[in-house]
Amino acid sequence: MKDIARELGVSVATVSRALSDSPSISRERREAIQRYAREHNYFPNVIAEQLRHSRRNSSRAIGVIVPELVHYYFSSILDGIESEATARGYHLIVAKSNESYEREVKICDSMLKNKVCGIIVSQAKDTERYEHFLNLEAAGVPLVFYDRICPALNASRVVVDDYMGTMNAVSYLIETGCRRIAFYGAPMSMVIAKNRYNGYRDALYKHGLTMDERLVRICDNRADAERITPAMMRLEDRPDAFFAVNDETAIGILSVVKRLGYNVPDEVSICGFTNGFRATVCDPMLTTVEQRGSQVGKEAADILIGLVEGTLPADHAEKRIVKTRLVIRGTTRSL
Amino acid sequence: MKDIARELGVSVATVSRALSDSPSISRERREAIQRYAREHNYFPNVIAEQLRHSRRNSSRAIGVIVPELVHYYFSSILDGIESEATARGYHLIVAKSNESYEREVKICDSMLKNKVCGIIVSQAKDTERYEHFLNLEAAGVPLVFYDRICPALNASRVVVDDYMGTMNAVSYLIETGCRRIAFYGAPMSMVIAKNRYNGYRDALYKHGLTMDERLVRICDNRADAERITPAMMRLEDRPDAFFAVNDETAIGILSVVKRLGYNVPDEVSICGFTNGFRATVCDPMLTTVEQRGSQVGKEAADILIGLVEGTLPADHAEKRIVKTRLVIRGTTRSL
DNA sequence: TCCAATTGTGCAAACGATTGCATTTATTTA
DNA sequence: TAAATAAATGCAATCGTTTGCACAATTGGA
Repeated sequence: MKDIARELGVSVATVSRALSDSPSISRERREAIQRYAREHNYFPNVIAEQLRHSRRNSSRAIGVIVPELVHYYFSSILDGIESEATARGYHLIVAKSNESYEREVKICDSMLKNKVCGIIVSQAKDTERYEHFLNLEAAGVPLVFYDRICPALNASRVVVDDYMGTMNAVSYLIETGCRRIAFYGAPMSMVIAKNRYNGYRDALYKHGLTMDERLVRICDNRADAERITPAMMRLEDRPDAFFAVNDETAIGILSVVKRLGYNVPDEVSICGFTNGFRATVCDPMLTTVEQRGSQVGKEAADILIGLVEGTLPADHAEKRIVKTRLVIRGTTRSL
Repeated sequence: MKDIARELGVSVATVSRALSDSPSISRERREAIQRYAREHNYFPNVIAEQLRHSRRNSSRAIGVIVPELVHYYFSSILDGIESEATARGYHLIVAKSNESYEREVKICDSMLKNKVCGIIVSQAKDTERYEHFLNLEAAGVPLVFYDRICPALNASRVVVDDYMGTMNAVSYLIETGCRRIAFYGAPMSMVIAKNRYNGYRDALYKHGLTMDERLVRICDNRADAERITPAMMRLEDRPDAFFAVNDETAIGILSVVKRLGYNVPDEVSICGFTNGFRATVCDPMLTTVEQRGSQVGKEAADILIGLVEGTLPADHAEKRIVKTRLVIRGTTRSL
């Protein structure tokens, strides 16, 4: 800008105003300055701009905290956030917490220092203190939670409709003739785990089935599924269907059940939750509840940007629920 | 800082020096200032710091451009970059190009404006002009390519050992008794495609087998694999093994071959390339070349940070090759 | 012809840090 | 005791922008 000012014999202030299309600069000057700037491909220094505006405006950087990166659901969410943010002129600072509370705190500090305009976060599994989030709110940095929300904070959030997703899926299993449906869930300390369990319970109830506690287990990964499933299949009245909290677990069940010589889906039905890469790779392909991570990401970004730009009141906690969809494939019988 | 200075009755300059442990400030003052700062949890404004240092220092933000986010290999690489960057005090600005040249150019502009200290990038498929990269270099922003490198630019890069990876895998197929090995590759315009093809060709040659052009096809996704494989299996001398350029394609082959009633691996062996989620989900599990995305990411970040910090000479193009590893599972016979 | 209104510019102070140089004060040396 | 040296601090410019206010030049009206 200094150079332009010197070359064109005007002041820096004039250049600044001309470049921002201020009406107080005469048309000829304005155009001359803009042309010169363009020809010498001048572009403003964002750092300086930000410094100048630090009181009023926020940056256009959105902080995103994910527990893991190599993970279908989180990738999808990140993808959704990226799309929405880019479309609306924001960019992303991404960090992974590795499911560690300490890392999470450090990341929050770092993002605060780096002046993000807001943060989209899914808590680490071992996070049980929330000062770092409160600090951010106190510093005026809006927060939006996804997937694993912070129960102690009345913050904005977007979650998937775990309850209805599970309810519908289990209902479908029942409608296709299954009567003894096992449930493999995540630890009940997680809100999503509880919601899915409730969906399972209520689906049974709605169809007049009674719940057998022996068929309900805490199990949310493949290794555990492969460990506990053989015993379950040895029960005198073995399950004729499994609902698993995620696709990975469902795949574990599938591999055991097939190995034991049962036909899927004729003798045993299996339903997962996620609809990630895995679902179309196994044989038969997996019936599963689609979690629409990308949509979750988009909604989260939409809320955050609303908060930043003032479309949404800053003190308001916007809560959105993304609908799931049952994707029927080969591991369940047809109606 | 102003507040601290006022409260302690010193100048802002003194505060600045005290906080940066300058020896020219008396111990008592220094400690008093540091204590006061800590107690009132002061932390420096990075924006201002950057503005001040804009000539000398660069920011600590690394720009990362990925073609897609929901993709095992790219996720792994991003994960590797994140780990290395975080460990060394940098953070990531992530953007996806969606395989679009225009988006790639926009992202480069945006990252330049946002003063990243360097960029790690895999080109979009349809990128054939390189001014945007040259601009960055001209602006002094170091560039490191991964996976899909820019052939026209002598830039730093880290790639996987496609040639040896394929060579070893195909050799293994031969050693386990396969003689008619089909090759499904990516378009030869991509360097990695060519390298893998060469590995295939040379493995055959080394073992005294002649190449049958009918067994070599351009096919790098599941849909195409499912379309062209049936015809290939109908050949009078059908292949007894397939090498696919990625796991996804291999899965497509597997599903067709199984459907046609062949036993895998006894009648037909299949080998993929990636070792992503899919490889352990299909039945039988996939033998595949492990691509070590996370390691690729780490090396890329290491190079970039070296370039930024001057450990590596700025004009030098560092080229690293990450070794692959053959992961033997159920889709190939044993030795 | 003079004053008011309008229009176009420039000055200079911010934004929050850093740093070369000058200045003050204390200490040592001759 | 005066001069030289060392130690601690402050002044002020700087990084690249923006913007309130003052000022000059032009125009219009009475």
